[in-house]
Amino acid sequence: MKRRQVTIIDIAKALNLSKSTVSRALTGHKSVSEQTREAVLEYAAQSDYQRNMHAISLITHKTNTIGIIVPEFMSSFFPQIIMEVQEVATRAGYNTVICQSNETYETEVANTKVMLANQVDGVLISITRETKNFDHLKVFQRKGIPIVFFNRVCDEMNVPKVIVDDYDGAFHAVEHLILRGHKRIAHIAGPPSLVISARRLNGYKAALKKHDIPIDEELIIHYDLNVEKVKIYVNHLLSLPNRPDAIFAVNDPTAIETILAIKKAGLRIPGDVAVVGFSNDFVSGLIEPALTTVAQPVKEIGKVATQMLIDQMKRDVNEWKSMIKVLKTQLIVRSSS
Amino acid sequence: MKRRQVTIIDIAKALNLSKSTVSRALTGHKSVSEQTREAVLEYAAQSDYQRNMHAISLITHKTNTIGIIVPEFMSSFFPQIIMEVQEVATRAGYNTVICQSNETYETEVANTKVMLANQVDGVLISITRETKNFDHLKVFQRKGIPIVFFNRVCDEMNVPKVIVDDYDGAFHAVEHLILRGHKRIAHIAGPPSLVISARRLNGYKAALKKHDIPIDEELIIHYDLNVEKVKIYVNHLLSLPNRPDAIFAVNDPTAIETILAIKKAGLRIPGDVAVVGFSNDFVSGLIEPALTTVAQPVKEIGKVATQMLIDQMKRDVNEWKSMIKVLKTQLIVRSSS
DNA sequence: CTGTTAGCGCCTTCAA
DNA sequence: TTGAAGGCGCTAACAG
Repeated sequence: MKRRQVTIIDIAKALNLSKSTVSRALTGHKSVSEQTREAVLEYAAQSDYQRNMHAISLITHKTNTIGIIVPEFMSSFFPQIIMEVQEVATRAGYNTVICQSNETYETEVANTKVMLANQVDGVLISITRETKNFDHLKVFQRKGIPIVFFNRVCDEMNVPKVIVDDYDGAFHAVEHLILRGHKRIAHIAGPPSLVISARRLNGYKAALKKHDIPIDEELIIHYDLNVEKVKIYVNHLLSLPNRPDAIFAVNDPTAIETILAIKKAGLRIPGDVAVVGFSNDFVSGLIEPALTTVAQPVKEIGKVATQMLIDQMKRDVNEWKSMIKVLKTQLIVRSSS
Repeated sequence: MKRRQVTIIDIAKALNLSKSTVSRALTGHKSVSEQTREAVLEYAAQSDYQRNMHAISLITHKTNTIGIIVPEFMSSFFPQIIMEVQEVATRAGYNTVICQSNETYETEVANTKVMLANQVDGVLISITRETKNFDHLKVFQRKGIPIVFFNRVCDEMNVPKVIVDDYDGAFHAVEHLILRGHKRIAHIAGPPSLVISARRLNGYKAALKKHDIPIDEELIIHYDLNVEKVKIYVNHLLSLPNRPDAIFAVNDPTAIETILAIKKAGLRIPGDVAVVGFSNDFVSGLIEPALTTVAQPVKEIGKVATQMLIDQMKRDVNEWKSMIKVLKTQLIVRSSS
């Protein structure tokens, strides 16, 4: 257990220098002779010396670390964003710490504790579908740690946010179905409390309205995004006396389950029922029929959010901005519609 | 920038106690009066007090944190393992820090630096397909930080490892094809340097041998696991004068690309060519035709690896064990074969 | 260019 | 049961 690490003192002793000189050499200060610097660097390298970030953080009150909290890893959506975040963060000299909340409020709270304990300099978060109380996130603000939301945002907090135009994306998706001749378009929506879900629903309604198609509440189903239940709703929709000829799903996992259920019911896609999703998950292009969906600019989301966070971290607390960046989506038409 | 946090001293002042008493109350020491403890705890809670892990780590030389390094997030394989690791680690009182190496040796090295700088107490890793030099990982051993490999392991390091029986999995997959009547079975393999790839190849060969089917080197293709190239190999195989009637792919992403290429070539699966993959990715059940594949016990892998690491962390350096745990795979027969 | 000094926030002896 | 003092590894003023 006596895991003793090599310290600056060790190097100082070995090279017969003072600790401060060694420290300066290590941190790339100019005021060190070329010779000394090289000696120090070489000794450090060959002795596995590693600066102790804890000691440094203790002094500087900074960790050069960005915390990322996402609800899940299973769809390709968040992983792709994370990769972009890491890309940008690394280039800016920040490390990243990833936590996943598993779509659970409780875990999300625990995640924030980890971030707090690790003293991250900033947080990037997309909340769970359960999160309705935001006290655990407001702590960051109080402590002067900037937080930036992306996709699943918190409306009551006045901080930077990156979202896509869900309304617009849904609108175009549904209009696409209408232009394809579909008249009875159902919508499997997420929980009303989730902002993105509400916005997609509005886009859906707006498209119908624009084309003078009456909104039939019977065709709108809210659910908690637990995909296992999707087949029940689809079967219900298909058994309706006047069954829908198209289904717009709130996201791709839902759309995929929808497709499976329709196929199992022996109906053709898009012949009998067309399907459109939202997000352009990795899987969507692989299933049969390939899913028409609204693509989100994942890279852009990751990049913009990270940049916003970095900007915020550089600012003084009382100069924090709180702008909302809305990115455009893109309809990808494949064979399911 | 004056992000000043609440410290023990603040609490001590507010409650008119000594720092050591507050510290003891916070750490749950017994030698504190019930009254004092409660007062401290309450004040701490309502003042957003958060123990500074950096200060503690500086003293204890421990962080209660497990580092996880995985090559990628895009398939569902590693995310699933990570979720299980977090589950087990959390229950044992450890935090987790996740890094993804992006299948790049360079990034993997950078990741280890992050882990070292954060002084994780232990590391769980699955190496990239590029990693051939292991110096960056041996550092952990030298520093007394236990490391446990899973799936993509390093043969030259004498540490705990969790793998699945790739040989056996491949053997059964190929035998399954043989029993289905296939005679010319091709294998799209990974790089020979990757151990799992080599073992799957051996399993493939063994199955053929057992059933007296000659091994045709022409039907074995090694590649670097960059899936974009798969279609080229598949087209090549299909254009062979005596084309294969089945293809065993080294992993699911490869198998999926294989299916796409075969379908594009206008051939039927499994009628003209059967396909079998390895890993049972989330996508595999959704594509058309659903992929027959060798399932890995993801949860088990995560659980066992984490448990091994925790055991190791509790042991003294000179009592470290180095056993290899081999888990069984399971063939999942679907419609692609 | 180099050395000295004083902490960062906390835990841990030791003494009371 | 409580308090005081020392130090974890490092950086940031100060001095030379």
